[in-house]
Amino acid sequence: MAATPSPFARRVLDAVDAIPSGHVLSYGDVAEYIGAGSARGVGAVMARFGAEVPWHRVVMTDGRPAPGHELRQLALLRAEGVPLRAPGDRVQMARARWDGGVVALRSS
DNA sequence: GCAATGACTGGTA
DNA sequence: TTACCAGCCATTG
Repeated sequence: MAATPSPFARRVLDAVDAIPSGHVLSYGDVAEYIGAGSARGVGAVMARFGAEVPWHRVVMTDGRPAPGHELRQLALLRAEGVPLRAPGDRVQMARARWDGGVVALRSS
């Protein structure tokens, strides 16, 4: 079993686990969703305890997957039905971004 | 308790 | 579009 995640880590894991299939969230959005820490902090937690949650639903603010897991993450996102851009190296944040915590501005 | 590391972000070239 | 730099934060040794 993995080491006991800190209160902050637990919060991050809970937020990532709350992301519905077919949607993604950026590291900075997760930090904002939990109202604590920052993208760096979320990334640090994901790197240690990300295996306990659907980490593949967390991408860069640019819609780019995490370094070292690009293929793995893209494959999982594609399987979830996430709108991808190009043959499959980037995610359409404008369409895949989850609006469950941050009421994004729906320009429509 | 301090220093180093890293799955981050925004700005500039 | 890609590449590089400085700032920010949590975890580990």
